[in-house]
Amino acid sequence: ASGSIASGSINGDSDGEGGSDKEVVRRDQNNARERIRVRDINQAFKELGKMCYQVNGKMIYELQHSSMGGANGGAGGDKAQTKLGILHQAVEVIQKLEEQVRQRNLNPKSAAHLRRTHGDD
Amino acid sequence: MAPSAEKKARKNARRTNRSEEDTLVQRHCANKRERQRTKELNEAFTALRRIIPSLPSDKLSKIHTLRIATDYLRFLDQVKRDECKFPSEMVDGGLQATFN
DNA sequence: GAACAGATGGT
DNA sequence: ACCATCTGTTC
Repeated sequence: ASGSIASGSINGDSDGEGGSDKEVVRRDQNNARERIRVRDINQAFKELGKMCYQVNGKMIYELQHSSMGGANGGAGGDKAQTKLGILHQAVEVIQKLEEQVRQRNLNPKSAAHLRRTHGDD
Repeated sequence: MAPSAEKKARKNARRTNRSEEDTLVQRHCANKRERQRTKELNEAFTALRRIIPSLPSDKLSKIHTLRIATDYLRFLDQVKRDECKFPSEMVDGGLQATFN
């Protein structure tokens, strides 16, 4: 007992346009997916930007001067981060952190906060 | 002779054409810029892909690149913190290896 | 103009 | 599923 309900005009394209319902539905689905995909990417950007900001702040605190490397030279570094900016910042911060860590385990007994007072180099 | 009528007609026609073609040029121009912008963004993505740990065979998508970069950043931050606590020798030559 | 998001077509 | 492009919107 399952006859298709009176579908006189909802299935066949009554419109003379190029949008024959099925295609419209498919496009809507595609658009929905794309929006979700973009949302995920934006979320990932937001997280990465947060981390960069965090780590970058620590590095400044440890270095005792707010020169900011070269990314941005503003003490009040509160700007909405652009996607491009986040990517550049990420590269910069990761490279700096790697270098820091390497030099720390390279020396047998190096403290984190020892500046070069005496010259053994 | 009354050239004013002819001139007006031509002017109007050209002005209309201008406006139409002008906005067209503006769009082409805007598209070109957007395209350039996208290119720069992709270059930045490529730069990030190069420094994050992954097998060269893997062609990371944008979203993967972002997630992995974030995780790797967390990892490095954690390692730094741990090392501060243990002045002992943690001979980790392979940073990225440990992350994987 | 730069940064962004939506729609859309292309692998 | 991922991406590039065109386009209008916002700042």
